[in-house]
Amino acid sequence: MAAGQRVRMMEETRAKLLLAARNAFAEKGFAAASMDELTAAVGLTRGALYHNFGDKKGLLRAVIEQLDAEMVAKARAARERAATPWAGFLEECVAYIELALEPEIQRIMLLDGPAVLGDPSRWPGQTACLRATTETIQALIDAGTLHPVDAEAAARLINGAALDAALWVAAADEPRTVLPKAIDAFRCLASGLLRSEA
Amino acid sequence: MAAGQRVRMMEETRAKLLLAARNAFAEKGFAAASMDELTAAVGLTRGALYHNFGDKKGLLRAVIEQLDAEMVAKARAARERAATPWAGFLEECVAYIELALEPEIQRIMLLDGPAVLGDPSRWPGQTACLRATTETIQALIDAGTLHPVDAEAAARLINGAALDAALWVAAADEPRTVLPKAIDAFRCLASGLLRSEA
DNA sequence: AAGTTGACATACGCACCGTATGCGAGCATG
DNA sequence: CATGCTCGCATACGGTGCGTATGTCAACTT
Repeated sequence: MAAGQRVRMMEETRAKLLLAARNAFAEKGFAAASMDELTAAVGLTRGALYHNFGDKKGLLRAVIEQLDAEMVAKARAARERAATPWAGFLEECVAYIELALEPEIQRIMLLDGPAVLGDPSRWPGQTACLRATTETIQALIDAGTLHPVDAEAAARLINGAALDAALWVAAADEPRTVLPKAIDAFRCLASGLLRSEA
Repeated sequence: MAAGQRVRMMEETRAKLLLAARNAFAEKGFAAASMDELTAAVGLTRGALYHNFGDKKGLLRAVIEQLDAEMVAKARAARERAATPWAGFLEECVAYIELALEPEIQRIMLLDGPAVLGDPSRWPGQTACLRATTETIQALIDAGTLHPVDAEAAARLINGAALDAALWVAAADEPRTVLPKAIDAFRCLASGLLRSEA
């Protein structure tokens, strides 16, 4: 076996465990997800899990980092498709709302994550989502587009509103009909940050 | 022993269990709170708990209803102290932000509650807080003060932003310095709902 | 070729939840 | 007033799941 095979195997088992964890956490929730089942589903045991991630919370942390990175990539893409910086900001937020409609993201990132790991602003990467939004807002403030409020505070508010809206939409009886309402209200709310009415 | 003594005793044990649960859930979190410890702290056993509340989640539901009622009372009081309806609305929201600074409310209502019971809009009383905010917003829309957006959607957004802001403030290193920033940014954001700039 | 490291499996103890069962004090009934 | 039922709560039991300690085997070192 060539050199480096060991670490490749290691990466593979990590990937397998992460995949299994994403599925289990998304379907049953963090608390109800059994580590035995989870690991057995990919042909491993709890030994591999504790060796690679320390404990159950460590596994959740790793899953969240993965999801967070994926979310940020999609949101950034949405922003860069827009014409103006302000429109880009709105698109970025709408992207978050729509992303949060996925049950996987809701359950893991919005419900179990905060309960198990505490407030998102204290997470490992403090949530790349939040950082990205903060930077976008700061840029818009520097450009004179927005009122000179604290960028981090505004980002938290915007993020909280967007993700909570998504949670509400997804739990609604007819998500497809309330989604436009939520986005509409969100655009209206966000316009409060604008220096002059757009 | 006079008639009705039985039910009075019953109410008393319910109250004792609720108190113990509030403390335990607030300090250790829902998952880490032991039902044995919790009940023993007030001189009872798990038997009393399962008899009165069904299961651990039932106990949490009861605690949340209690906290929710308290929050709504305080928020309503804050609103009624204000001069104009719009100012009252803002005061109501600020009250929520400040209420959510209490560790008890954060841990139970904002972190564990959603994780265990699911989205707040699906809770027993669908959160009296949300209902109250929705009604306030609807009244302001009818009065022509706000843009005619969906009242429930706006309430969810506002509530989410406010409570998330509080979570952020409380987790910050210096809560007292970031709280004004959060409130400032919130007022700015909320003004987006206004029909004409105030 | 023998020792060491490291990735993972196995085995054990412990805590905890939910339920089934037991018990004693009040209320109804004859 | 005696008896049986109800009901609030305690006790006992089974099952499950986490974390850790220990074992094992392959790969690397020297």
